[in-house]
Amino acid sequence: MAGTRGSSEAKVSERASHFLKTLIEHYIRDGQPVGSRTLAKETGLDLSPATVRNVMADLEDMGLVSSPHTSAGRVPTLLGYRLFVDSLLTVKPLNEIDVAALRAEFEPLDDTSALVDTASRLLSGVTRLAGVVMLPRHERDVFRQIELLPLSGKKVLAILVTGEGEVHNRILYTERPFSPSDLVRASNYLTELFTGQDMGNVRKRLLDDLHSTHQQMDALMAQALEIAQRVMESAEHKDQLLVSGQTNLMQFDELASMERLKALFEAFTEKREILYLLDRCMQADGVQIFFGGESGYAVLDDCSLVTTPYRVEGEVLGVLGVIGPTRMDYQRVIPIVDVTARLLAAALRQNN
Amino acid sequence: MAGTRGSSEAKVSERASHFLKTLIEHYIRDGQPVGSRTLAKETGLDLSPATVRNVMADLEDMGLVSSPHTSAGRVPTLLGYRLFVDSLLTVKPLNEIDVAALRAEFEPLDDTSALVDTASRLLSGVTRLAGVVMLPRHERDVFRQIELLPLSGKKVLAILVTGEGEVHNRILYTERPFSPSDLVRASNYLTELFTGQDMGNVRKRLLDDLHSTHQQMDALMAQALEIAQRVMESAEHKDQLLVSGQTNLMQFDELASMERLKALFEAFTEKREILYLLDRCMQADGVQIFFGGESGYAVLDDCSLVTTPYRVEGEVLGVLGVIGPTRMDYQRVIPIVDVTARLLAAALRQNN
DNA sequence: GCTTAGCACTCACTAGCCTAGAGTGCTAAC
DNA sequence: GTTAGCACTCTAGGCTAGTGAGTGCTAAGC
Repeated sequence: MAGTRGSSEAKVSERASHFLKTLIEHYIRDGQPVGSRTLAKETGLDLSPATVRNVMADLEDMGLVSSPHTSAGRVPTLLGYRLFVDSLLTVKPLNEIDVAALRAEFEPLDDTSALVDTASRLLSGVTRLAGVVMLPRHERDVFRQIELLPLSGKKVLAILVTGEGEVHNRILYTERPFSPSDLVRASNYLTELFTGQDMGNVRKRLLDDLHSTHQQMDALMAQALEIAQRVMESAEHKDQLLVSGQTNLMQFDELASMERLKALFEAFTEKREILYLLDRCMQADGVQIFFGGESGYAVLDDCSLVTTPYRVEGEVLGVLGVIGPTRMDYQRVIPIVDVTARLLAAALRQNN
Repeated sequence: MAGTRGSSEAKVSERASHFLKTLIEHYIRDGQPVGSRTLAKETGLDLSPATVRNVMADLEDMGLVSSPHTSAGRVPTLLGYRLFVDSLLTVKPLNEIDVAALRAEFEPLDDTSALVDTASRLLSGVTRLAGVVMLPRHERDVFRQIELLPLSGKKVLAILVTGEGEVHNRILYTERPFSPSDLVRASNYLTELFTGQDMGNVRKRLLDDLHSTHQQMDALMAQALEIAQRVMESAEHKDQLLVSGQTNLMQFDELASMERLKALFEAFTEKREILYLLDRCMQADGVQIFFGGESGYAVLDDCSLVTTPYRVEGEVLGVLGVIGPTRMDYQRVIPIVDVTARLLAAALRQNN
């Protein structure tokens, strides 16, 4: 468990990492810099504060801890946290009772949006942090039906149904008005063409067909393809991220400044940056931990993301996790994120 | 302009209200308690601070101002604000250029959700407060189509299209599985039955039919009615409120405490309480001002709502406005809310 | 009778000073 | 390698005094 794998510095001795682990655990609990006396008691090694001080000085040299000022204790640095979560952390799985309780929340639901909503709510509710869930990708969803309805003028309402009852709709502005019967024909044509295929396929064929067979085709059908293409576009880029429990973050004093909170909440509304970060976790295996300070986005300084992808039949559908202060209880949070992802995946699988 | 209509106290002399007006205007600008010296200069009446002090003492007796402590200036009370906004405030309409700029934002749009979104965004963007828009009611929307699709097991996906391309969908759990052709028949039956009617009517007829003709009807159609009924239910109570620019509220120091902000933001996510307050503005005429302190909801202490209904052809569709600190620039905010409501209404009218 | 100068008074805010306490690094002895 | 001892540093909190803004009251002036 206690690895000797240093992050970027020289090797950290067995004893030193044990000290670091204890220090960080204590700091996570207390939020106060940890002094030598305290740490000496906590390690269980029966050493004097002076000895501990020597080790701490070493850790400081390696950039793993630092002290806010001369006469305060030590606080972990980002590098220290990194080492901690990568090789020092002992995660005990959630006990069966809690898992069952979580599972029970998912059980009665079976439409995707309710499931995702529940996942996010549970994440934020149980961890008392902000929960984020990236919506499942629809590549694997099966195409069910497309319906085109005439609105006033040249507007057409396109409704696309996929998977287990996902409905996407969009109003399109066409070059000329279509008669209702034209649109019925076009709907039928498209539905027939694509029914039962998965959306990844549909998307691909749509692109192919648009380029190759444009000429030899009924003008109406060509336009139908174009319309379908446009619906797909919007179906893909819809609200792809669900955030909940943002307000939980207001309680942490490391995030207590207004500018910081404002920026953070704007990032939650904007979603783009956070989505980008989550995207990078897509291909990872298991729970990943991102430190905001490492991410390049200043908004996330002092914040961490604990994320994990969720997958059905081996294929990654999305990512979920929590956002909280870097000083969070990883030991507790990690298994919760992990289990939630599994439960969401299971519920989605059952659903399709 | 300067009325003598007291709110609940004795008459306020012409001069006293002028003082009150000046005081509140100054306080709104500065945020600092206003002292006699300052106010003496500001009124333009060439009176000494001592005189002003006498008047201020009167105002204090009437409960219109108060001082935070002995040696601070005066601050308006809620009662003072009330009198101010009800009869002292001079609102100059927005100049044509600004109105045109706002109108230009609405012009290119024509689906309801984009319009509402823009309204909210403009409100918060221009006022630098939080913008709220209650979604337009659908009573007047015309029924277009209902579509029922079989999903796996006993689930049925119901899609309801109304008005200019509003799509509501819901997954329903039925007692028995339906064949696709059953559902097509049911869809056609319902669509035929209701097409072209407005939703208020549809809702009413649905209720009538459910009770009266249940017996004499094809079992399938009876069930179709029931399904339709359930779709209507959910179509009505969807997300009825759009809030934007919440983060703007973080800048005001009267709201700077974390518990307060947390409660406020939770109210924005919860939406229920705010919707209830907005509901009460539905029937009002023109711009209304609510003080949070008067509302009974502690979350809104120190906050004000400036709201106005928006209507198409005389019928109220919804309410919009802003939420900000009680100490806000009403003179500026009121015309913005007013104009936004008109513009949204105009855009919606054009749209239907 | 309204207005005003004068005056004593109140109170928040700030700066300066001090102390207590926590924790450190270093050195020398074990 | 470990530890006791010690001088040192720095923060947090409490105390004091001074400053400035603003008040209410009184008595004189127009």
